[in-house]
Amino acid sequence: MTTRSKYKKSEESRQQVLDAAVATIARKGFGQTSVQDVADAAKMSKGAVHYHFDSKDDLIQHVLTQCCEALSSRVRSAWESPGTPMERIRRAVEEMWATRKEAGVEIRCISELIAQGVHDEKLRVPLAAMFRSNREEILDACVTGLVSMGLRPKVPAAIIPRLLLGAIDGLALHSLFDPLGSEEEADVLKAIEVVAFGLFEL
Amino acid sequence: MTTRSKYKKSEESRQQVLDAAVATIARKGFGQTSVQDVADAAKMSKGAVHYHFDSKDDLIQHVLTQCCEALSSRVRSAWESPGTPMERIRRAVEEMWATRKEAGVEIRCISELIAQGVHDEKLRVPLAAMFRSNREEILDACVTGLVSMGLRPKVPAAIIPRLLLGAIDGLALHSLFDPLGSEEEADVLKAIEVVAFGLFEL
Amino acid sequence: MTTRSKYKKSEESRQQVLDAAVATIARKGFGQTSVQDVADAAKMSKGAVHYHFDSKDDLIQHVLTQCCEALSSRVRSAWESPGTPMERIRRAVEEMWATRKEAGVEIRCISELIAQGVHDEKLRVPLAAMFRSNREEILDACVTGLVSMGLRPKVPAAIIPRLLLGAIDGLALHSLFDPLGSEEEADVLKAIEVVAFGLFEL
Amino acid sequence: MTTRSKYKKSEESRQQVLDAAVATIARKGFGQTSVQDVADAAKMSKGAVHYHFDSKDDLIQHVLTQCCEALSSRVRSAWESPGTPMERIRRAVEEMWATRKEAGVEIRCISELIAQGVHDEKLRVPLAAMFRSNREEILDACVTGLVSMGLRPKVPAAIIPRLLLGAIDGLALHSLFDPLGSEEEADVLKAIEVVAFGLFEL
DNA sequence: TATGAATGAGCCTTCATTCAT
DNA sequence: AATGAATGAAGGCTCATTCAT
Repeated sequence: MTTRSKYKKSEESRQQVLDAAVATIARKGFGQTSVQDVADAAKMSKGAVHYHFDSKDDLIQHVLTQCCEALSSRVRSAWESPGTPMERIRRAVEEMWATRKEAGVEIRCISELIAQGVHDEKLRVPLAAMFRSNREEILDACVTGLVSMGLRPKVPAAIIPRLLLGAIDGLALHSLFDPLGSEEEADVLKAIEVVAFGLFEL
Repeated sequence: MTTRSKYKKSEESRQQVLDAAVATIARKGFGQTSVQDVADAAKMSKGAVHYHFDSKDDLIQHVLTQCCEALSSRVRSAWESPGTPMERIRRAVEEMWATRKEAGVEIRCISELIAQGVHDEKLRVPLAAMFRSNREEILDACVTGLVSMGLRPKVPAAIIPRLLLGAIDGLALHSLFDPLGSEEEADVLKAIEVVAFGLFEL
Repeated sequence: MTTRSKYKKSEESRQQVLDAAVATIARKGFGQTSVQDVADAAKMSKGAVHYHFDSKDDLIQHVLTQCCEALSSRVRSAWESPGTPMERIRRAVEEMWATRKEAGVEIRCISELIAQGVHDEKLRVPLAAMFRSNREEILDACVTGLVSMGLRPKVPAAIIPRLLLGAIDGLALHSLFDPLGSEEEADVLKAIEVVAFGLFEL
Repeated sequence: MTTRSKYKKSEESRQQVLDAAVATIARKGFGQTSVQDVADAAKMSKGAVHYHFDSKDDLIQHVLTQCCEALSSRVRSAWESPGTPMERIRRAVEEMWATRKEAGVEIRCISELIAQGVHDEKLRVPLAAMFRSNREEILDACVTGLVSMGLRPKVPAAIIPRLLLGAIDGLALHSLFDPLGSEEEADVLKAIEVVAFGLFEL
């Protein structure tokens, strides 16, 4: 118990650093975030950051993992709620879109790391894994769900998740530069659904 | 004459630096590109780079402008070729997709700078302009083209270009992490067209 | 009893730290040895090292003292064995050479600290004491021994121990960079003796 | 000429850094010498040091080379002066001893690097080379010189240079901790010669 | 007695920028 | 118009040391 509480304290600090890193990267961008910035945000010394993480790289890796996990779990809970395949897809799409529109620290942080991931294999691997897992969840729902309900896709099934997720991320990306009005946001969501169901023969 | 040739020479050098910067950023990534790297690629001294551009920021801004212009003009020429609105949209979509799949230095460079643009207003401006101009060209074609041909969009017309361009960029982004097979690429292109025409009542 | 055992325990721990420091410095070199390294080798926490020693400097000083003592006592026991002065000198020389060739942790540790001692008075003191005591033991044997036996030194008696010990240490130092073959080692030992007796008129 | 003068300037600065490094290491010791210290001693910025040398390691390597060269050339000029083998050996020994007793920056700097060299292969190699070359010069003089004059060594010829150089370095090392009086210094030099010639049958 | 957490100074290095030439 | 030299700020990291427990 004594031991536990000690470790607990450390674990808390570590998490504090992690959260500070996520927030700072989201706010200033990856390239503009130094260990000092993270330490400041965590109200700790630079040394403390290195006490909890072997290196900046190590910290970033953990940041990425945490963010991916936060996002994945949001989508997963949408999938796991009961309902027809169609309902579940709609919910998942809504959830993803909401995640992007809310623009919480995790998604903004991941955006930064995606840009890094292009040149850094360490980051590319978990990102690719997250992308793939997201796609596969949709694919499962489409193939074992919609298709078995008699809906025939107009394009190879494997393409559908790419299209859906790509569209969502692309729209979110563009909206960073040309923000959508609040009406448009609703329109976009509806449009995504039109697109999604337009991919199947009725 | 002397003056002329000197200016000419300088202009050439300046362009040389610009091209070197584009190539280097595309190859190594923005965060990994130093002024020295650019100078090396341009076969000049670091001092020369600062002679032609006030600062690294200044250089980057010109780099971005050049890349945006190069891309925009590619799309524009697709629009400007003669044909029915439908043909022109198809051509423009194909051209954009081709641009992304070819992954020339300009598009790769822009990808790098988009991440920077999120946090740097100076860069956000030309990017936003490029996005908007691309969208407006599609919008024109849709509104003055397809719609006047009797095709009715299922979603507000203004959303359509966002969807199309977003999907293309999103797909390209994802494919950086999970490359598409060559067959899939063709499928994707077809799928985008299915999506595009699925947005209209037939 | 409790107190006793505790103190006992503490004394043991302290010694454990000391031994760990000696071993680590011998293995990695002084400059590459951190308090953490010592703590690891002693299977203790970094804090524990600072509990037993005021500072790293303090620890190092004790390390040096321990090593000097270990070496001095080895030489002393060679002196103290019975025999003619000549036998005793030969034994002492053999013992010193053996010490260097065995390259135990103490001698290696001392080698590391000698370099430090040049710039750190705290360390210079015990080193100088060790050197002097070694020399004086030889001097005693020479003056009260050999000389009283009728052997006349060709050089001032005070120089002889310096020469002998200097040669031994210098040979050992050089052999760190250009190791001696096993035959050569024996040759060297014999040569030292030739030198030693060459210093006296027969 | 213009170009030359430019390069000349840089070359001077580089040498200034090198000399500053030698002096600083000699004064404070290797472990206590930071790049900042060197920069200060050279009256330059830390950045300038890195402009002239790739890294601290690189600088140290050049420092070592410079010091070895300075020392070697002193000994070499002693060898190369005309005279009988015996005279040349005596002169070389005197020169080496003088070098150590003067304790110029080069020899003190090398002493520091020797201690480092034990654990750092990069340094060990040139040091070993210097040791070996010094020994071989003596060996040549002994074998092709003294021996051919009819003097027979009492010990294997290969051992003689080790003994001589070892004795000199060992004596110098010990005298760092227990300085010799000025009379003793002369005695020591004479004693070394006694030793040297005591190794041969007369 | 001993530990784990945290600090802060100092280190090596990189890099945009300036400037004399 | 262009270069090479030099600067100085900032960055990541190491490490001896302190302290509450």
